[in-house]
Amino acid sequence: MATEDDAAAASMAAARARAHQVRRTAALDAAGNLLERAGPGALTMRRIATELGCSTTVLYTIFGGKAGIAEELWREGFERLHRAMDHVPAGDPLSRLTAMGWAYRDNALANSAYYAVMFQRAIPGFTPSEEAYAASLRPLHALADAVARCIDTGVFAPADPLAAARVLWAAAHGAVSLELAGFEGRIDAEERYATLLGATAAWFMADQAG
Amino acid sequence: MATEDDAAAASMAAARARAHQVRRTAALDAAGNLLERAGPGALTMRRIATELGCSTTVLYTIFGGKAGIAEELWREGFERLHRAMDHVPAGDPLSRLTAMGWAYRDNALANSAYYAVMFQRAIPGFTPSEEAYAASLRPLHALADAVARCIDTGVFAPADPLAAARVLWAAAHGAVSLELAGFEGRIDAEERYATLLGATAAWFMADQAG
DNA sequence: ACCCTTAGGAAACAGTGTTACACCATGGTT
DNA sequence: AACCATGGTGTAACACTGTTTCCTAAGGGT
Repeated sequence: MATEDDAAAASMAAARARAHQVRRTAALDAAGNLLERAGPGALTMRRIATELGCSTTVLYTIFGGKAGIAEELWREGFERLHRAMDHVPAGDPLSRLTAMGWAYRDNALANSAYYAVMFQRAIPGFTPSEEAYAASLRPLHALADAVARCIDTGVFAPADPLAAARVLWAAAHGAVSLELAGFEGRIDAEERYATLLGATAAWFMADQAG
Repeated sequence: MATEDDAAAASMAAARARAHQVRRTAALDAAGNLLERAGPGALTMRRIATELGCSTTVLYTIFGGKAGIAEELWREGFERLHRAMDHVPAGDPLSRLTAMGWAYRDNALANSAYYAVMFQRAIPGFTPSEEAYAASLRPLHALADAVARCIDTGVFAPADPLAAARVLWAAAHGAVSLELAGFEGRIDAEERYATLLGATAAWFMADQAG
């Protein structure tokens, strides 16, 4: 009955893995809620464990340590960003691109705690792994696709879409970052953002000298 | 002999204040060196005290706490940035402006630990005071002056120099911030920075549509 | 000579991430 | 059915962190 045994063992392992996954997502949920509610500074192993109703040991068996949780939150942050930018409705390429720019800002303001984890190293001991880094580039590639469409339709001059997307990303990130950091109040933040979006887009336009 | 007493007391107080200032700058020096050498994470009250050769109590009497030290390092960081941008030699307004842009990046890369304190909230409990915030805007105003000269000479179209400077700042900060964060390696960082500088400058040019 | 203010060091307190150890409750084995 | 083995879990400790308290020593003022 080796096959039956194997099957039983497999289903056991599967059930165990499923349970593990359930606990993992529950823990991640608690951590995410805590992050959003109380900020990165309050993201403590003991507090997460308390919210989860168990001891910190569980967190260590699941995530290995705080860095593991941080990495998962980092991924979640970039996933939210990706979703926000990906859900921008299609339309003419240029307005879609600028809409993605605004989606970037909206997402950053709506998930500022996540944004701090992603770009401000808000969790002290943590630096993302290579794999997490690679996953974090998905929003960039979505942006690059939008840029490519602008180039294909002749709105933008021929160029490397990825390089152009990186420039746009840097501009958006700079404006959002300063806005979140509280530099100069936030009164003209929208106008500043619009200017920056317009300036960088104009640079790649086909009818410009650049 | 009231006058003599007063004089003596005054000189005493002055000597004491001078000594206090000496200790203060020495402590700040130690903190700054530690920050540059070992990064913001290693900036510990006990370590600063050890390097200074005294107990942590001294740091508390001088700075009130770690936030006081952080604020002083923040000021120092912005002062270095201001000096770097102010030392750009005069020339035709536009090349001076772009030179200031490059000075911004050079300073950020040369003082990355300070940059982290200034813009990445690398010291957990610290948020700058209103006064420190105001002082941090000096580099921005230097940039605004350079922009104003571009407008006066007709290189740039008429606009609010401060608003334009804020846009340029956001662009520069965004590129530098992503570069320091290690996103995508640093191979094309210079080219990206040049593009961003050119794009934002072009936007404000007099001969453009913007 | 006495006092008194003040500066500074040692140690304790509350908090952090992390780990070692004992426990128990499963499942598989004899 | 009794036994063992293995894995997950909680408690408590360790090494840190920033901060505060207390005590001591030293020095000018009366």
